[in-house]
Amino acid sequence: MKNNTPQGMKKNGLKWRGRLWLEGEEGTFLGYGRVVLLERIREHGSLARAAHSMEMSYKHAWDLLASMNRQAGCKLVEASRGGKGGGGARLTPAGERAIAVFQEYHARFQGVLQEMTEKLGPGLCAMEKPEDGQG
Amino acid sequence: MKNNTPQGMKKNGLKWRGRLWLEGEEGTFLGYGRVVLLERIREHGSLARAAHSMEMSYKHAWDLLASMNRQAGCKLVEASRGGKGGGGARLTPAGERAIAVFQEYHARFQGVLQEMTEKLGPGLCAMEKPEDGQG
DNA sequence: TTTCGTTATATTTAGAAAAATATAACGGCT
DNA sequence: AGCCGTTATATTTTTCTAAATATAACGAAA
Repeated sequence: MKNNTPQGMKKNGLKWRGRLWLEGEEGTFLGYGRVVLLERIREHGSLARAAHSMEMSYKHAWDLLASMNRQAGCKLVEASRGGKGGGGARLTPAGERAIAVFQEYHARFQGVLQEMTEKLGPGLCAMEKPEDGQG
Repeated sequence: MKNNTPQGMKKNGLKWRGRLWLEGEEGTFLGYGRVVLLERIREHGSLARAAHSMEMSYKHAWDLLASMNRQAGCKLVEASRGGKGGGGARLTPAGERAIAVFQEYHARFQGVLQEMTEKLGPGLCAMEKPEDGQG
């Protein structure tokens, strides 16, 4: 009859969740989805294939990438067109660092959420209406 | 020539931001906007006036409130219709607790984001291209 | 019984966001 | 020169979400 919680979810079924992003001049600079996109570019060597692999339209992916490159001050991805295979895209060292930095902070962030959930008290409805019988 | 940051914003113009919510059975249970809605209900004593005060449609406010009441397992707000003044809405003790709990965790959450921003290293573009002069 | 401002709910409209589509440019190959 | 798959960009279409609108129910009080 311990009172500690198994993992990540209180018995009342409530759980702290959150989203994390790195904010730049024009709003979001790095968020979870953008970092996944960078990873897929590294994996596939092509923006088109990266976008397709995560069921994202090429345009959306391109827009995200342009936003990242603008705000980073340097290119996170270098793209080339034409030539053998039609072209491609690959991460720069800055792009690799972007992934690493985000993942590091994201992990810490998730840890905090986990701790917060473990500290969550009993439901809000507890000790409601002591029923002292006035009427 | 110190290297610490003034407050909340690195010299590179980047800043960690995030959102926090308490997740229940049907998705979001308590988030920032929902808690503001609860506060406005406490302030105005009416769901209609609370919604109007934050430029939210009555329907949206009512939907949010219904979602909260369902997931809490008990009512966070008690509403009455008809009668003097047409009716009204007021927080239950559980509703008061909901506000307090969220604000407590939200404050801690913001603190973590602040710390994370202060720990943010230099921009991703640093030490790029040592320029060893090949051409 | 009518009035009043509210809660409660459904339906319609509008706007924004996402997706789909189209087209041009690129450059090593064949 | 023409082919190819890609990047780059604009335009159109669709979809989803939020807002606006409409209407019924409520119940104390006039």
